[in-house]
Amino acid sequence: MPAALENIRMLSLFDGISDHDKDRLLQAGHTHKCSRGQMLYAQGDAANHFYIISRGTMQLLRTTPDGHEKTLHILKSGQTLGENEIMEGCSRYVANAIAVEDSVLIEFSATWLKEVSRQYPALGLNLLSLIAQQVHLAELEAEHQATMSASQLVGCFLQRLCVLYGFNPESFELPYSKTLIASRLGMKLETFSRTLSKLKKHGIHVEGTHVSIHDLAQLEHYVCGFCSISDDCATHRAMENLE
Amino acid sequence: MPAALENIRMLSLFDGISDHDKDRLLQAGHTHKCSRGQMLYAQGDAANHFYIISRGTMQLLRTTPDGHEKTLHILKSGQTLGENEIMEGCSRYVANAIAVEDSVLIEFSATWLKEVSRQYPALGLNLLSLIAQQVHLAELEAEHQATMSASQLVGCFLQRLCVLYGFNPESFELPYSKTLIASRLGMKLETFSRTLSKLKKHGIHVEGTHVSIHDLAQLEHYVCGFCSISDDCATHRAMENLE
DNA sequence: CGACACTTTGAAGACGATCAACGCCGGTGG
DNA sequence: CCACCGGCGTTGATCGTCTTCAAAGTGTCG
Repeated sequence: MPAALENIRMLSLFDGISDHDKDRLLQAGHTHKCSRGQMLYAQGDAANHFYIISRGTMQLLRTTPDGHEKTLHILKSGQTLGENEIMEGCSRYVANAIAVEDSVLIEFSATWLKEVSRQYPALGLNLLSLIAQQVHLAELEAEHQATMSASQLVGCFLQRLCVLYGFNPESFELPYSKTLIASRLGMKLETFSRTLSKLKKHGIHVEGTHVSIHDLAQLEHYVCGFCSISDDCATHRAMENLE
Repeated sequence: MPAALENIRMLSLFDGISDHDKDRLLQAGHTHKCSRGQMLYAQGDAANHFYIISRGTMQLLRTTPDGHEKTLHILKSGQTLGENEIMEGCSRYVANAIAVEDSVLIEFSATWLKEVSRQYPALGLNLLSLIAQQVHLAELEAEHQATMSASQLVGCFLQRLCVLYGFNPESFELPYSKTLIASRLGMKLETFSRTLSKLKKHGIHVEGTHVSIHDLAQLEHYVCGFCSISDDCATHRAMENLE
């Protein structure tokens, strides 16, 4: 088995599957390299493949008919592409998938995914759980877009970044460009840039790609229900899957 | 079997299940009445039940930590509540469920839902498909909130209403209050009201609860664009003209 | 050094939120 | 029968926020 597959075996998608079965399942996957800027698939293509990111970062970019572009997700290693479209039945990718940096993916056929989720009920339920979490996050996102200010969106984003990548909030580097982040947050680059200036007054300093958040208490102003230290265990689960 | 269950058997959730098995499954359900304004469950409650709406309309209302309220969904008969939370594993409802009008629901236990989706792979996959569609819609919603103007949001909403309820766009009545619609669209009632005035210039007339959409050129796009979950949303195209 | 992508800053304008006042209607109670 | 009230919706004036357009600054890499 390719070394790239090793870390894949850890994914929660495969929880409850024996090592032997995992090996058997993963043999159906082919590694697929995607260099920076390259498009893995395009919005509207038939959704024939399911991908797990082994290394690198992928961007899901949607172009609306009226010319707007919005980055739906920025996915890191261990996250997956295509499962929604495949399971939805309508079978067309809803967004372009583009490599933000040189990346390695494991490619499976759509029929493989459908087959194994039938053959291995545990995997089917894991998939169900994964997708249900995505519903949750997507609804949260819509809520944020509708009710939060740019400052709140940025603060919330930085916080999630720390959780997802295990960064120390007091000092870390942005893992991708400001242009990409602005697109992810659905705001203009100019607005994002100005917002970062405003946040300095609130203990959040960003110089170039370096971020340091000195006053964690301040962050609470920008926190949403799922990011906060709520009683809810969903918090942590959800945060672990944030892009 | 209660008469209320009859129409439930038609749901796509039960596609591929024999009539005999359907009957067996549905016997686990209890009818539950919920009168106008009454809360079925609250945001944060343990997600112990799955509901299918037999008659009436339910509103999913989320309160954000900073005091904003947003209506996530307005659900009609045949639609379901709670499946996401149950399947997500973390098991707390993310929003309040409130009856918009006197409603009848079929209640199942959360464990029932998990059990049957394991026992009946077809049902498990139907559920997966249902939830995957919700991801799509929720992402679309977030995109709309981020990129569309109030006019576009309202136009898009009216289109969907026609598809969902089978209304003739040239003449129909709003099925619920403007206050509720505004909340669903994440805008203030005042903004919604003003937006309706603006739309008159674009062939969309709303007087009281009566709506008539005259612009046939836009109408053609509406019909095909709405019914599908398809990402290539003709809605957007039709709404380009709206500033 | 110069080309180019990325980012910052400024000034003007569009848009939606807020606050406030008013009109409309159905129900209730004197 | 009328007066009052509360829920609902409309309209106006004002304000803050985000976008747009434009220009200039920063960095990297050939």
